[in-house]
Amino acid sequence: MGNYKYNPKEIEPKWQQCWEKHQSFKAEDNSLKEKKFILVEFPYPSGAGLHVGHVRSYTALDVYSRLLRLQGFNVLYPMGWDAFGLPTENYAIKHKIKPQQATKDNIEKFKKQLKSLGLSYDWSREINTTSPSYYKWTQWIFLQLYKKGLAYKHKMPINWCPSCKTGLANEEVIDGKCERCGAQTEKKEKEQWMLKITEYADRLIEDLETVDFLEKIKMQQINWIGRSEGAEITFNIEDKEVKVFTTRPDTIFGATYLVLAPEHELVSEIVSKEQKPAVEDYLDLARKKSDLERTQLQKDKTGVFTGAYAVNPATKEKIPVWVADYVLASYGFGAIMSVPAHDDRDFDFAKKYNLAIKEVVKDLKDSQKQDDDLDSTFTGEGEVINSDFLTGLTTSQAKAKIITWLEENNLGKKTVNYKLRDWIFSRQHYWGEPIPIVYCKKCGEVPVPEENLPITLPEVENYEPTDTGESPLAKIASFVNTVCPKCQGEAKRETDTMPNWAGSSWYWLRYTDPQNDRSLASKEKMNYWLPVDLYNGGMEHTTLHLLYSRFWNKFLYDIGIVPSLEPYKKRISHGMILAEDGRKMSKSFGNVINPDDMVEKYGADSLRLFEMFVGPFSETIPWSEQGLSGCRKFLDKVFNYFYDFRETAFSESDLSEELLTLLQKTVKKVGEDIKAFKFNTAVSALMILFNELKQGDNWYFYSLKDMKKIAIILYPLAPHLASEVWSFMEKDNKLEKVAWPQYDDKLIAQEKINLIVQVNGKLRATLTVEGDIEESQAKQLALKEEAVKRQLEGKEIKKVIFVPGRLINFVV
RNA sequence: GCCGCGGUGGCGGAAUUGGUAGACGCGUUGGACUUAAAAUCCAAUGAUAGCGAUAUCGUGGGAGUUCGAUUCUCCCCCGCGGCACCA
Repeated sequence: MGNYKYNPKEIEPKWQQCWEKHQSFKAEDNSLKEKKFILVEFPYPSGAGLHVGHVRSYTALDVYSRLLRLQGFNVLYPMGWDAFGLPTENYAIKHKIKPQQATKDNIEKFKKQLKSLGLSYDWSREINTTSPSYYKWTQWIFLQLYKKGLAYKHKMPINWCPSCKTGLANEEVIDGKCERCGAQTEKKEKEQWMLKITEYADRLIEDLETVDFLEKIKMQQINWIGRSEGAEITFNIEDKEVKVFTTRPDTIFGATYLVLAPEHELVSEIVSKEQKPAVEDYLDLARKKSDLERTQLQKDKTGVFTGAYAVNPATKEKIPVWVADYVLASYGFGAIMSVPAHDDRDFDFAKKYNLAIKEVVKDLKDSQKQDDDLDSTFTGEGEVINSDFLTGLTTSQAKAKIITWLEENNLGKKTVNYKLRDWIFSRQHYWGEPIPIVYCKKCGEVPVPEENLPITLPEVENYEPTDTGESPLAKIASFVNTVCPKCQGEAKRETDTMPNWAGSSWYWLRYTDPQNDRSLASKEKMNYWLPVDLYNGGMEHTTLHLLYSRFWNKFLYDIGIVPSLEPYKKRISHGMILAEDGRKMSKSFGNVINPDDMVEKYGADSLRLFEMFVGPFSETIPWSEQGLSGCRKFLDKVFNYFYDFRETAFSESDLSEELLTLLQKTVKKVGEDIKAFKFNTAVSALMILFNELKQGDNWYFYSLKDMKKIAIILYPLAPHLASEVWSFMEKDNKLEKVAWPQYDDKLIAQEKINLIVQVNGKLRATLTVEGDIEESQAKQLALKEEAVKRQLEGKEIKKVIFVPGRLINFVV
């Protein structure tokens, strides 16, 4: 033992080449086997190379895929590159090379790293979002969206990142900061391409019921879409109408004033002469505030009276109209009816500016509360009071009745609002898919005919982003100037490009048929492979890529391209790997672990095994090099075991029943745990097996048939080592083609058990007995135990609880 | 503030139709081998008391249900993630 026979540097490349040569992991398009499409989010090939976090999720799905193949499934486990985007563009600018070249170099590096880990991808299906043969279809999908009116151009204030020099989608702004670089975003008025994701808002919520996603993923998406049911109500201000949205139309009798957002178009029209200077000052101030300032100062609400009055359609009373920036222009109608008695924000505002507060809902649970107690709000459901024909109803009854009343009197209607905004789809950068639209002086906006796709990115020297918000493509005359597809006259191309999320919004489809040049993928192949059976990716993509791609899939389903309503059947998420110091791995902390170094030092199988063993797959976990070294020690032991077995010429030794049963249990557990993504306990089951097989410096060996079983159950986790030791025992069949072993349930059931003996629920002894022992017999044996006798001395047994196969408990 | 998840040794974690808490790994301590070290192997390792058998305590805190609670119920504390002036 301990002679360093295990040399991963030698055996790992050997088996990797063998797999590549035999195309061992090629997924069959026409197979009688049941298919499984296993997908992990494809990486952005950055200059930094692979992260140990990539290794974690890729290995987990690799382990899973390898198990499924041995269990007789036709598995598609593909890999590709999501390569458009800013980091590459910035890197290329800095190093004065073309993004095309940088991407090629980075992909090469990533691919080499992935191969060194022995991941069982079907490399024949590799895709790259920046290759024209791929983005041709990204552009094609855009044209289909355009045809259906789901892609439209719109001028509006958008989030602008001054550091990245581009507009951003709402999903890309976190706490007022750019998701990528952390810079404070600004508002910029720009004409933008938009995708109507809001059209799919309801279906994106409802169809979550049909898929198996982690609950927190569903909750986050539902939250983000933010559906609320309520009513729109029209208020009259003199001869003008203003619409408000409310989720509490039942409180309309308590609406004591209206508030318009500073951007509301009616503000300038209704403002009175006296109030005009004050209102204008306020609008100026609001304009200067960033979104962040507006939301961070939420405790201190500000506003100003317009001098105008509206009529509450329910009470017919005149109520003042205010302007305040706690009302957002972008939600609902940018105007609200304010019910200070039953809304915290309205309450704060009314208190500050001494506005009327009128209670219209009684809290049935709190009878103590006086009707005239106006120190706090009640925002729950209760009984309606002070509300004419609504009085006495419950909140939900009142909602229904007032909506009917509003509709009958043409004052409003039931309606639904969403927090979700349409997807801002234009970016002012070079390294993205050109948007296939041209502008003709005569014909206006004209989509590029499908047969002219792809519109390829021109390869140029200078592609730096501008500060003006104009795309760098605008400076490239050969690209911009074109002819109108309709009238053949002079025309200019759209120069904005698509966001980096475009290519990933349909990429899984392409894996089913990656070389197709007539359609994004053939019907037949999509019908066979889709939907994706298992999809793993990061939680950070829940309201970005995951939502966008569900939207595109639904659209493609609607126009008859893809066969399934949802793209992914099941979605799981891996936890992050932190540095050993418990902080995030980052260059600035100098605590980044490079997987290449770990493969070099410990071998790929050790790294794989460790990342599976380190903790539950979905949990955040700190790195531990000592833990990795422990896994290497385990594999040394495993290798030596099989090596010694070979040396001893397949001798058989006497094996106890326990060891025979243990093997059965281990086969069962490893298979079940991998299927349940409990990789850590699968590894520990293997460790337990080997601990038991060892007696000092000697080993217990199983029969050749059982030894092979051990190699097979090691294979998903440590495929190189398993293949090597398999070759000691079997020359004809390849390990990656054998069947996963059956286990013997009967043997497991026959096993002797430890029967627990308790007195008053406290453990006093354990008995090793047959699993099917009877109560009377167990009682007899238990009462012979010294410790039990001592506890029972001088006491009366009141009750005996016997749980077959588990315990016997004496109550005294 | 709202929603979701979690809190178990020195550390990562195991165990929940309620039934041996701490599997497995790391670390630590002692021992074997060695001139020595590394590696390897053996043993111990939740806390307290005891030479020991053993006893008591112990899964964030408090209460409850139960013969028996890490697991179920109620209240509270802490941590993480998401949303957040969305009417």
